[in-house]
Amino acid sequence: MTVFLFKEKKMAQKKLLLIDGNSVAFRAFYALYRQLDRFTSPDGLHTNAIFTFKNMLDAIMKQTDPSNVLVAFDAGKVTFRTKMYQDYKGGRQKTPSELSEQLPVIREMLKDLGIKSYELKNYEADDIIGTLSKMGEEAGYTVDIVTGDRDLTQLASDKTTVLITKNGVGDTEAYTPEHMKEVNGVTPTEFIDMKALMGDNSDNYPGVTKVGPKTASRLIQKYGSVEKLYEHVDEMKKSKLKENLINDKDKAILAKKLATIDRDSPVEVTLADTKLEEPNIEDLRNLYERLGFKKFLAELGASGVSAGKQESEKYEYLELTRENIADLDKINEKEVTFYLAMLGDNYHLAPLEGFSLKVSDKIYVSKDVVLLQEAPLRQMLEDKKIKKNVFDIKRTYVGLHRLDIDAEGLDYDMLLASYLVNNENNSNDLGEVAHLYDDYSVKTDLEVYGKGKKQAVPEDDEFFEHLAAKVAVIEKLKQPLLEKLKDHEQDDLYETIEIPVAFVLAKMEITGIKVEASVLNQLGNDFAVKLQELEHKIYQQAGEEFNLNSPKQLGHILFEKLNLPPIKKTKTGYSTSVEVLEQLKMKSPIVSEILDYRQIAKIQNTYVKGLLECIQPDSRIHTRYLQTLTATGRLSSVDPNLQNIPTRTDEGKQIRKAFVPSTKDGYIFSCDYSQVELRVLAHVSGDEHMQEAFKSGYDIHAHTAMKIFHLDSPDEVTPLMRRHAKAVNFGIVYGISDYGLSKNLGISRKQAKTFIDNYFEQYPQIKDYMDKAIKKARENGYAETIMHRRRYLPDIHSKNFNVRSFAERTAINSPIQGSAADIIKIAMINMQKKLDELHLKTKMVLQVHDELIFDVPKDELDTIKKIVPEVMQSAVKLDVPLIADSNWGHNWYDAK
DNA sequence: CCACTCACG
DNA sequence: ACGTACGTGAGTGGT
Repeated sequence: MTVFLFKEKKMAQKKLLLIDGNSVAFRAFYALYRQLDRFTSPDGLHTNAIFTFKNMLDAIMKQTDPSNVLVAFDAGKVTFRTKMYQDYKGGRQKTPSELSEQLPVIREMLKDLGIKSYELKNYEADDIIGTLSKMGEEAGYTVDIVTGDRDLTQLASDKTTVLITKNGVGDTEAYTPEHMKEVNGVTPTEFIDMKALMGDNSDNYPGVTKVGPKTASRLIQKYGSVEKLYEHVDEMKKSKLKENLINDKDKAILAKKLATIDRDSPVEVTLADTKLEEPNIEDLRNLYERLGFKKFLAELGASGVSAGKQESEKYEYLELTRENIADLDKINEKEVTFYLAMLGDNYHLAPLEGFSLKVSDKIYVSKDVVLLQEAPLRQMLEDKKIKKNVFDIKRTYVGLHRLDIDAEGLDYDMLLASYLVNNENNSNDLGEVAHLYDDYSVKTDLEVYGKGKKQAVPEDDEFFEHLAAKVAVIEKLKQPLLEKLKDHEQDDLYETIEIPVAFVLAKMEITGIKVEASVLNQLGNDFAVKLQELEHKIYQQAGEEFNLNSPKQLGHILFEKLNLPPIKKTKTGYSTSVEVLEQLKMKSPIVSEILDYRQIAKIQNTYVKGLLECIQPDSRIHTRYLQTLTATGRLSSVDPNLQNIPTRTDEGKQIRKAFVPSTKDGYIFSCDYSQVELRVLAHVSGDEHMQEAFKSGYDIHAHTAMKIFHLDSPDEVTPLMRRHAKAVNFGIVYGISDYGLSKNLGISRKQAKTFIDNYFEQYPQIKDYMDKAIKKARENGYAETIMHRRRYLPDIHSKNFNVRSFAERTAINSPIQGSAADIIKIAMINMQKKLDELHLKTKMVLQVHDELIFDVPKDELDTIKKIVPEVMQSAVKLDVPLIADSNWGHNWYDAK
């Protein structure tokens, strides 16, 4: 669909987009390398690169909105560079045939899309791009270049931006001359000289021995160019570097030639040739059909531009109204599919707009949700013997509850199933989820309802079609999804954890937690006074008034007006984060006051004001737990987020005083797991030392301190040692690095490294676990929790060190964080069951990752004190004990 | 709509 | 040499 936006939009004046076709195709190929076998056309052609190329192209076109486009390709192996240096790009692996077979098809697709592609004998794509960008600049175009190859950044100028592709399909890093300076310390043209000194491993030509980016950048910054450097090389004082520079002069001179992009290559293309043309819809349709690209075919159909018919599947339906509802017979089927439509994400408040129902092969739709309360429908919804397939059990349950319907037999949840099968895409939209499984017969809500202010229910026909498609697709994809769950050994996770927990969460959300507005208002008044005082003092010291909430303006005051040293920079300017301000505290009293202001302003805006707006007429706040969002299996909480209520500072903690029990003299009771993640680690790693520590009930951080500092008795552990050991333990869970640890503790990297080395020496099986976790993720393509929750990690194969390292740390962390999430979910299910069994009035009201919070009537406190820790501790059986600590009080603040 | 900052586990 | 801790949501300013 994006493709057609080009012509609908008024075209930008004179914007030239140049794409390095081989480079982008290469990235596209490897982005879906894992899916190579899944992406084949009916006639056996691999299509992963073509498919991703189109997606990347759409993203780039949307981002750059060009009037002219050219995609440049390499013409072959022999170029003027190989004549100059025969090993140029030597030793490179041959392009895999699975990719090369796709290149002609990409060019065919470009042609059909109305985009010019071009190659030139003896020249590389780089040179075509260099030449065209020069032509473009001279003709007054702004130029965007897209490539994965950093060589091209030498073309950046005030008119040309070089976009380097990153991991995500549409993600790029924009190289302007300024950005170039930040990254390499040199200008784009100087970058050629830098490369002359460094050489290029991937293109297989050497530079000067022992000179890498750091040295090269320093030298070029000092001398300006290779030539100037050699003019002054004799003046350098004696060093190995000087020797190398002199010895390798020839190499440097040659490397400069190889690195320089030819901006005057004999291209036969004119700028007029690059003008974006109308796509050829029929050819595109044929191509997509040949390749089996349902997604893009659907876009052609949906665009309305199409002259062809391309019927997307339609589902027949009957409209139910108050007039014909009586004709509906009693529903006796064992299984039906149901969808409740509302306009908006927040199902506690969003207007209910309609529903659809599939009974056997008939689909019913309606805009009149009140009909659900009528006999045959209500009966069906409240009959637990009639199993309902839905998309999002929790939403459906809460929505029906608002209609005073107690839904029973909600049995299959397409959203939950799809989330467990693969949570890489965490969309909560039925249409988007269906598209993941190649079903394009249902649109997304965004397409049908629009977004923002213009969001609305469309005309009846379109709305009903949408509703009908939804139930049809829920049913259609049920078996495939259930089979996938079985294949993944996730049926247990799905049936015994996620489905039951959906109901537990629904009930918690419906209950909500009581919040005293008067407490928040009082706090708000106090904070307002403090803020005003601080504001006044800060303006006085700054000598002017400014917007304290603007990092930009604050940066100007601190680092330009008051000349404090700018410790850290961000993409857009000076960093003014806590980390930076803490270091500046000593230099000027204004800094401490800014920190105080920030802290209080945050509490005031986010918590006092934010929470007040969320209190409903029943004096309660009803958050929503997102059950299908996180990559690890944790919940998240929105509207409002009740999982990040302040606890670390005293001012912040005051907020908790507003969270109160709903009964007179009742209690807020809180019970949290002690060190779950470390206990999970002790369990999955099988490390005897750590297991022993937990079994003996030692203070784990003190124990770690003894180990890493080689102490004999706990008495020798100082508070500082314990603090350090605690940070090491956290670091282990996150997939530690010496840099991260040193930053966290404010110690040297070397010292951090010693801690880590000692740790691994003392807990060898932990080290072993980490290595194995990475290895397993590489082999399987995913990491897994104790309950078989998966997280796919395609980046684990990345050639990019950073990207790969991140995936490796994730492979270590996800099973730990995810297993802890599994455990508390089990505890929640058991807890709700226990509360029901004992007919208690106590309600479970909040979950904060390792903590459960209850609203307890006075006379149930003793029971709760006993059963909650019992249930939590026995949720699963690990090789180490699970411990949960309880606290209670007459508000959340006092439950500490 | 993104970047920054900061609240939580 | 690489440039880093893991997982979230919300308010604000500025384009």
